[in-house]
Parts: sequence; C-alpha cells; structure tokens
Amino acid sequence: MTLEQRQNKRLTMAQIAQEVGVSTTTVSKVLNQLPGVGAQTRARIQQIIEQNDYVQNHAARHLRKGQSGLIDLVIMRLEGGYDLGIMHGVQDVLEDSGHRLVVFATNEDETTERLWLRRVLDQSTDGVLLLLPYERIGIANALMAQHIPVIAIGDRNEPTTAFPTISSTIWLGGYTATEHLISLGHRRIGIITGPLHLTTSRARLAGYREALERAEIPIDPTLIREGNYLLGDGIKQTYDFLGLPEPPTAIFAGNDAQATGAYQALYQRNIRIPDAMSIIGFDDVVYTSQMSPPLTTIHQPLVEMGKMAANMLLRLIAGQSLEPNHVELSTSLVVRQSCAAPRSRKL
Amino acid sequence: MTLEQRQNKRLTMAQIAQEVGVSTTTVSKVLNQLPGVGAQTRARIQQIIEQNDYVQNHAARHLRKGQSGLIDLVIMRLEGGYDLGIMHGVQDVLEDSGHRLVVFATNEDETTERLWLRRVLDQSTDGVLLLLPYERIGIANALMAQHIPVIAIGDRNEPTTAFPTISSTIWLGGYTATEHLISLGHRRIGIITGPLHLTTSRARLAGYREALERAEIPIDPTLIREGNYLLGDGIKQTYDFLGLPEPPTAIFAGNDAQATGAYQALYQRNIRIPDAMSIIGFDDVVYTSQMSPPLTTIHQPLVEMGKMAANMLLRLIAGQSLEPNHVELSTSLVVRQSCAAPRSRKL
DNA sequence: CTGAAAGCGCTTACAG
DNA sequence: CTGAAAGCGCTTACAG
Repeated sequence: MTLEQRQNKRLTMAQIAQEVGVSTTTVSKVLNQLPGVGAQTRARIQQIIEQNDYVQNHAARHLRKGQSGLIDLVIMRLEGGYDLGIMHGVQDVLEDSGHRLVVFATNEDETTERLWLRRVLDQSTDGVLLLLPYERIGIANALMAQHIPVIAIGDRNEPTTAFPTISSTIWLGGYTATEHLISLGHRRIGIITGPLHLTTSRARLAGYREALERAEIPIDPTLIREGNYLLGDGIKQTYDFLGLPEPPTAIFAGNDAQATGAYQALYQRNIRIPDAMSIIGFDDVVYTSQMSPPLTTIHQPLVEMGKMAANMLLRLIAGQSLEPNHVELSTSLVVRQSCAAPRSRKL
Repeated sequence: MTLEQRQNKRLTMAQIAQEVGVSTTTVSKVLNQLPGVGAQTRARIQQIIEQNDYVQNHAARHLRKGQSGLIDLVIMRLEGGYDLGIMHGVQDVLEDSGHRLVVFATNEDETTERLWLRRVLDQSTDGVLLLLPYERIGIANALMAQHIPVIAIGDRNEPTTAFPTISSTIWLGGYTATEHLISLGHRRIGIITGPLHLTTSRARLAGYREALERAEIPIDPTLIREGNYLLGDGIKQTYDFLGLPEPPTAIFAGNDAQATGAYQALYQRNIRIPDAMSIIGFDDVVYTSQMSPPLTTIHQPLVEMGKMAANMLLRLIAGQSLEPNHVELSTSLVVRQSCAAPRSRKL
C-alpha cells in the first residue's frame, strides 16, 4: 500500500520516516530545522514530506512541548469600535509569534463567563488577554491560580493588582476634551458619560469636572447624563440636552459611538455642527476622520495598546519578567472639525 | 510533599490518582462522567479534584481523541459590520458545542493568507469557516486536501463546488432594493456598488439592472459607481452623484457602511433624507435602525447565516453527511424612513 | 551524521 | 467496581 492510497488519513511522522527509510528522530530534526542531518538525507526527507503534504500533529507536538500555541482574548461584546482597534494590534503581533487568537465574548453574562473560564482552564491556553471592565476582572485571579499568564487591557487598576495591565490616560483625556471646549469659549458643556459603574466612565467624568472647576465654571448636574456607550444613548441624551431650557453649546460625548449618535440627533433637528453645536468624542475609532464633519476626539492608542498587551503576554509566556507591570499609554487630543466657538461668542 | 506544595505546576491525573489511591483509569472515568465507578470512590475523587483545582491537559486529551476543540474563522478584515453579525451567530452555537473560536484576518494579503494556511494545517483545527469572497476561496481546496472540514460563507458558488456554502439571495436583494425605489416613483437611481471583482458586488448590480429593465427605465452608466464597501467611498461617490448635471433622486448604497457615508455627504451639503434624497442600504447591520433617519435597507440574515454555517460545520466534523450542500437564506426588504417619493413627484 | 528509547498526560479496550 | 497496560504522534537527551 503506497502512501497515496491512505489519503483518507493524515500521515504520521513514522510513516514518513519509514517511506524514506530513516528514523523519526531524523525526520523531526528536518521538520524543526535542527542541525545534525546530512544534506542528502535532509533533501530526501524534505522531498517526501512535500510529496505527501505531510503536516505535524499539533496536539502531539504541544503535548511534548507543553504549550498550545493559543492566546485567548476575552471581551465583553464584539462591537466594532474600541474592541476592533485592540484586536488589530493583538493580531499584528501574534502573526509574527505564530500564535493563534481565540476570541470569546462574554456578552455580559456571568454564566457564560464561568463557562468560558472552565473551558479555558480545561482546554489550556498559553495566556489570556482580558478586555473587560475592571469590575469583571476577578477572573484574572482564577486564571492566575492556574498559573496562566494574564494581562488586562483598558482599565487602570490599583497598583497592587497582581497581574499586569495596559491602560491609557483616561482621566487626562476627559480633562483635555473639556478643556478644549472651554478654550473655545464654551461655558455650558454637556457630557454623556458611559455607564457610571465603570471606572473608565467615572475617570472621564472626573476629568470633565476638574477642567470646569479649574476654569471656575459651576457644575450643572442637568448637563451630566449617563449613557451606555452605544449610539442609541448618544441620540437619546442629545435630544434630552436639546429639550433643556438652556441647552449646552457643546457636548463631550464620552466615546465616538455616542458622538455619532449626537450627530444623528442634531441632523434630525437640523442643528449644524460645529456652528450651532460643538461635539467632541473619545477613542478615535477608525471611522471618526470620515464622519462629516470629521470628529474632534480624544485619541486612545488602541492598536498600540493591543500590540503592547500582546507583547507583554508573550514575554510572560516566555518566562521573562515584566517591568513595569502597569503601562499607561497617553491619550491625545485630535482636533478635526466638530468643535468651534459657541454662536453667541462669534463676531 | 503535599499537593499544595507543588502549586507551581499544573497537576496531572496520575498525581490525583495517587493522592486518592486509585488508578488513573478510575479518575478518568469520573472526569468524563462514565459509568463503572462506585459512588463512594467517585465522591472521593471528585473531592480531591476540586480541592486541588485539577484540570485535564487538553493536548493530551485531544491527542488521544484526535480533535482539537478549535474552529477557525478566516476573514478578510475585521470591520464591525457584516462580519460581526456572522461572528455572533457562530459564537452562539459554538458556546453550546464546547468549541473555541479562532479568528484570523488575512487583511487581503496573500502572503498572510498562506502563512495562516500553513499554521492551520500544521496546528490542526477541527474545521474552518471561510468568510472570504469567492475569489479567494481557493484555500478551501488546500484545506480539503488535508481532510479538514470547511464551509464557505457569503458567496454563492457554482453548484459544483466540492465544499458546502452558505449564502443569501443577494441578486434578489439588489433587485428588491431597486424595485422599491422605482415603486416610490424614482427613475434616476444611483448605485454605489462594492468592488466589482467580487461576485457579491456584481450580483447586486445585476439585480439593480434587472429591476430597471423590467420597469423600462434606461440604464445610465453615470449613475453606476464602484465603491469599496467602506464608509469613505460612500461619501465620495455621493459627492460625485451630487456633482452630476442631473443628479439621482435616490441612491442604492450597496451596503450599510456606504449608506452611512451617503448620509454624511448629504448632511454636509444640507440635503435632507428622505425629502430631497432617498437612500437604501444593504446588510441590515445592527446600527441601521438607530441611524437618523432610520435606514431602509435589505436585510441579510447574518446571525442566522453564522449559526447555520457553524451547525453545518459541526455536523461535518461529526462525520455526518450534509444535504443540501448549498444553503441560500433569503434577504428581505426592511422599510424604515430613508426612502420617499422623489420631490418632483410630491404634491 | 543517525537512531533506539523514553516520555509528555491522557483514554480505552481488556482482564480480573 | 477497579486497574495494568498499550498507545495517540510527537521531541529530546543519549549512545553509537
């Protein structure tokens, strides 16, 4: 029976070895580009391998080597904004490292989350990237108890957390956004926050408050509204602002999705941006530069954060030490065309 | 040395067995809920397992069983529209089946694609879902040559293709969209197609043509523009339409991202939707109902497609036969508020 | 330069 | 009900 006749099964290294007339040791060396094989032998083996489309068995290889070649990314929900930027960064470095990326969305369901946890513990991963709000990050402990390398992305944790984190200067971003509007002459600035049980939302709000206080602008609670970081709440809260006796002249939208919602509400009411209303976003998601008008926003280095997180994880996996353990990348203001001086101030 | 002292390493089944004083056979039976273990023994083993947070070694288990527990999803580019709907569907069924989802984006780079192919062949997957345009689907053959189950999503292939496909009635969707605009009284209807080297783009265009022909409306080549399915081209081509001596009164945007672009261009020019211009999209991506005005579009059952694809793949993996091999789900018109009769027609 | 052999951590007939 | 043993397909000291 020739090899061709067994096409219904994947070949094993032993079969290749037999076909060539060498040992599996030698075949293995060729496969792994190890020295210690004669040029002729190597060539012959290589030829047979290609002829038969032989590929190694991953499970066996990794049983021996004790790694899976897999990195898990856990995320709340795939949305196509913030998350996508991070994922692109991660994919980028994993492409080189040879790891494959397993993606799992918890959908904010704790049962699903526990299910995943069991599966990962039991199916083994080389390491995991946690793209979860600080509040859900307890699973990091479960992971660490099993000695699985883990890195959290997004939230700044207390310096005492045992696992490394990647975050960006959210508070400063909130401050800068608000400060920018103030510098344009706005005094009534609305903010649509994210869910206030998230520290990242509260950080933005705190930055907003600080900027107003420094400018000695009194804080008006009616100008502070909570959103869910989705487009729909951007629309809704903007309508609410417009219904106020004295509406704001500018809105800090909390994130870009909510800014997009604000755009749509204003469009519906025929209120021009930035002439009649200034809008500033947060995140600097891919499409912001293509909005019309292009959105002024706070840039979070999402791709960089993804890359850095992946690189740190890889280092952890390789058994190298990490320092510093908590990295915070900087946010920055990207001025485009959605903010201007308030109308009353214009000459 | 107690088990606790070895915390730096993951426990093996043998260690558990020794601790309890039974054989690994018995431990394995307990772990896999197999019969043939006394209630007391079972309880004792269970207890020790939990006490030590023991988890099985995935690689070893799957080396024995010959499966990886992994499903690969290959995609051109993570964008957050079409792709996300499919992924949600896939995730949904994999959650139950116990498989994990590996995501890989080729980024339209053939080198990257080949790299992935090598990696998958060599790292083994239980099956792969191809979310690629028909043109790139050649890798399905490479996969099948290695007896890896594969399902293609999106494009309808020739009935002769050896691998199963899931698609939706694109042509009909294009026809329906155009027909809807015609029925509202439009005669100058612009279309922004996707890249015309993709069969799915051409199918929409063909549907568009057919609808016009049936209505005996001459086809004006200046009203047919090629886009790249991204927001930016929606903006650009809409501007081009507006620059025409006789602009269209309605635009079939090819997909929802391009429709969003059209919205933005029209906003910039202060042209109201649907009063001064009707827009119809394609896909019915999550956010379309929240656009303002809510977008009339052609619904593709993305989540369903993802679910069905995953289910078919699972059946293939289980060695069951599949019939029919080519499934085509239906698209449908979702009327919202972005289309109206053309102005000149209004009373 | 080459190979025999042990072993990674499981599962599964098979025997008792 | 319980266990000894073979074997999944690799890699890696070690010996020749």
